[in-house]
Amino acid sequence: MARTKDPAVRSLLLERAAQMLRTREPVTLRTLVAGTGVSTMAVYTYFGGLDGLWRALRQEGFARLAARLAAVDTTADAVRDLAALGAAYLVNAVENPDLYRIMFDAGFDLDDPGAADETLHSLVRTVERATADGRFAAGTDPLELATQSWAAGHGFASLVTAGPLPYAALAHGVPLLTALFTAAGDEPGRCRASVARGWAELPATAP
Amino acid sequence: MARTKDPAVRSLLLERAAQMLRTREPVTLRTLVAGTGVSTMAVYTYFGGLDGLWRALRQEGFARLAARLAAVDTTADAVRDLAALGAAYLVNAVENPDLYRIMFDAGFDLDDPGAADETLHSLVRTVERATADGRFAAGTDPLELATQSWAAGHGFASLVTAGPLPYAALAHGVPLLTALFTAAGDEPGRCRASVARGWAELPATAP
DNA sequence: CACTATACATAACAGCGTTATGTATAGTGC
DNA sequence: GCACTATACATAACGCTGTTATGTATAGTG
Repeated sequence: MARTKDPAVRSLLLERAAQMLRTREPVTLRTLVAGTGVSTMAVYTYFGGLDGLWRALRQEGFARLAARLAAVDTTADAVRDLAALGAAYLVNAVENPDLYRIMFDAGFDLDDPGAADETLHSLVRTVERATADGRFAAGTDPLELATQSWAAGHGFASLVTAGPLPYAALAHGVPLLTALFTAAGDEPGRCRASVARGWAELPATAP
Repeated sequence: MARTKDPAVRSLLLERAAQMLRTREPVTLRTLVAGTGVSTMAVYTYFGGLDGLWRALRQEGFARLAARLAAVDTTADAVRDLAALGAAYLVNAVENPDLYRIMFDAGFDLDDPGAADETLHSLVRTVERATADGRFAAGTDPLELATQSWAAGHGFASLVTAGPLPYAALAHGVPLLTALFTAAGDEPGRCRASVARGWAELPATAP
């Protein structure tokens, strides 16, 4: 019936907003569209307003996180994989600190809440695999252990990206996960080795 | 030489701002001073602008947290006390969710960063006490264990107040702390009992 | 007691997100 | 293939924001 939207404009705006967050420029309607050739109205046709842009940006943050987690190898050692997922989670947060920050802002309203659930589910599935492999005790509650890992990971990610903890504090995640997985039934020595191997994904110094 | 500031005005503005955060009214200069009899300029004389008000509010948040932690009993059971500190941390976050949120905003700039350090130090001291009492292994790094506890507590607090986790998920903090303290050397059965006793400070349902 | 530095009200300003209005254009029914 | 219309989008105005310039009443000081 009429003109159709140009998807290129949408991703251009998203890309530019993410870029401005990264360089810590204040993101306003006018600064966002400056130099793009489009007017402020484009933000309304594509996102329904600035709030919609933030929501889309949060979605983008979860998409990048999901991509990171999906890129983690699935090996025969599920406990290693679990630690690798934790490390990947932290890498994503440290590499996109501003995106990560806004992901959990504003009462956590998303267009697709499933994007956030997916984070937890990838952990749950790996816990189930570790249990099936006999690494964790048979009665292990996968959701509980996944939630604990997520909370710990998010705590580290949040405190490091916000400032109160230095990047080096992330190293304390290794013994924490080891304690958690050992309590779930894994044999201590083997657990330590698996976690250390999974954690190797995390660079030793901040990027 | 001249007129002096009225401290009552300062705390009135702080109190009202905290109240408005709680009731989710938008906090703007004009809405803040509306009905107080003072003008917007008061915010500038007392806080140097709205940014200064937020900083003061963050400081207030840490003060309330410190008061909560200080109110935790010191008993003969240092591991119980450690869990009680964790529970008190979560109670503070859940009772002042908006204050808690802004505490870790804006790059964590505070007038007195010591206020935040005090949180960690109360944990460190209690870990040291538990080690001295023989509950934790002699080589235990108090800062490491305190940091891990803080990260886990902050992770739960943040995910619950932001929305992705329900209040009931806080119960998963018990086995997490137990795993952490057991890995530090505490005897499992005794540890579980101590943590459970300390955790009793936390109401079973959201306030 | 006169002086002056300060608290604070009033009012103006630039910039914000949003909305009303106008127009060019891409897709559709004939 | 053409008239029609719904849509994308520019332009401009609106009410609000935080901030600042200006003026004044007043509390503390020599």
